[in-house]
Amino acid sequence: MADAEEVFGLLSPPSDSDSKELNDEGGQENRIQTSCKSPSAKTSYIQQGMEGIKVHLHERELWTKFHEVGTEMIITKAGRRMFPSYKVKVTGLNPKTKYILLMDAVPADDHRYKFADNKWSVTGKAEPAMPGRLYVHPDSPAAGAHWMRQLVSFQKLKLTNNHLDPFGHIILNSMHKYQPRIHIVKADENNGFGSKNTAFCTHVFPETSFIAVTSYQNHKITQLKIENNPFAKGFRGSDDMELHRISKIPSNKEYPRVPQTTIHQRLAPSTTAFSIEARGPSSAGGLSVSQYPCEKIKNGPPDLLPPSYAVPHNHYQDYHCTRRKVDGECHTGDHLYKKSYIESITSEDEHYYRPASYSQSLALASSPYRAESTQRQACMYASTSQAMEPLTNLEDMSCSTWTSMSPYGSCTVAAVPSVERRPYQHFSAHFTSGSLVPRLSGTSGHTSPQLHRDTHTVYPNPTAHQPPPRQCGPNVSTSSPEYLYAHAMPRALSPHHYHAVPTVGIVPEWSEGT
DNA sequence: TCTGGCACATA
DNA sequence: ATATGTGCCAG
Repeated sequence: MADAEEVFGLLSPPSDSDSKELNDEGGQENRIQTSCKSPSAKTSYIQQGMEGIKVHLHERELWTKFHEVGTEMIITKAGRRMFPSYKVKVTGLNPKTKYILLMDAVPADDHRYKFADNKWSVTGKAEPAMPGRLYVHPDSPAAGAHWMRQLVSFQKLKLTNNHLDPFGHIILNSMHKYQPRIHIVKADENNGFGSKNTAFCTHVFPETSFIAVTSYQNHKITQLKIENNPFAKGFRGSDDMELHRISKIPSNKEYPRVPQTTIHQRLAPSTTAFSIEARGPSSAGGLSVSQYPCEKIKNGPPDLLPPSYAVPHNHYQDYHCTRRKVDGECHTGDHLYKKSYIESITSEDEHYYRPASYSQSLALASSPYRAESTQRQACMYASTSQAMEPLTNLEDMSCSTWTSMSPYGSCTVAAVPSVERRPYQHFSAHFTSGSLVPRLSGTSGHTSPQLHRDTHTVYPNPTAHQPPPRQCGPNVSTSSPEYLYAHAMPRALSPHHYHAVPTVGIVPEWSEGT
């Protein structure tokens, strides 16, 4: 356990000021460096060649337009894509080294929002974070040359509000704010998924933060979506010209759609949606535009991650990458799967979930990244434990292992076997801090002052890292609440078969908390 | 709030 | 042509 601390060099929690530098206490191996790349982004690197990596957000201007109004992303049971699409240009990779690119979305704070009077405001505490999932870019693993050749698009990533989602989509809570992040994990021989020293870096573009909604709240957002998303072209025509036309139209019935958007366009002057009233320093952090929620990071959802997370704050641009050092042994697996979280929710699908055999999980873990063709489509999900700290500590980030990357203490990894190819079939393994991964948990807890919250406190081990599925960190104690469980889903034919269920072990606290 | 079906759009 | 991504709207 200790590792966590050691490992991480945690960064100091971001304060408003931004932390640009985190400290590395961990020192040794991990040092995190942050650099700024794009104006808004932050990146954290670990070492080993990861420091020269730069990531540029594609269509940043468009993201900014949405951000200024307060970006909203629809979440549906079946899964909805994000718009604007998350696409990045990556440079600085070693052309021959293989990397896995992943994305996740961590809670930007631990608040629940409401949209009233044409603006967003905090209305309460966030729901307990669910285990977060990681979306592995389908080309992963691939050589640096491949990733740098063209834009890397995460447009197929989908967001869902179905906590039991069997497709591997990123699960979010409606009316909660999230910060997407991209992680670049070195996947060469020396950094297999299960490796202890996996190097990775995380990049966060504050302008991509958004509030998950079941239906658009701010008409300005609706309008921006319609105006810019080709698939919504059928709803265009809301400009003034259109209004005129419409007004001339005899019966509205025939042209039902025009209305809303049109009408509302001008409503809110809104300041950014995100400029919410910040609440406590710690808590909400400024949502104001200028600052990012980052500050808050502290509380983030438990899950999140790792240190890296800490995102947003103001504008940091870089993140750190860390490498983990896990050492030990891994223990692995357990099959346990539990559904704690899920269970509570519903249990129908229980049958679908089966404990994954350990081996499987491991396999996934390890293999996927290995480049085998088969696993290329692997998707990893990370579940967070719930800690609440959303982005909070960078410190924690220290995850060296890739798992640790996941923000959450626990991670779930799902890989789609190439064979099956079905996009949705995959194996999954989840790690909670407990067993498999040492979670960054440590992260949460100890380090950051802010964290406060409950969540992290819980974890006994602060250590943060988690070993990859296979390895288990010694640190991880099983006892901690955060264990992960691996689940495998049986059902063969249906797409669902393989679901990964994220489970979070931890729930207890939160439950209360929120 | 959230859901499912719709008409329209892209690929 | 099929498959799928969109916002709208009634329920």
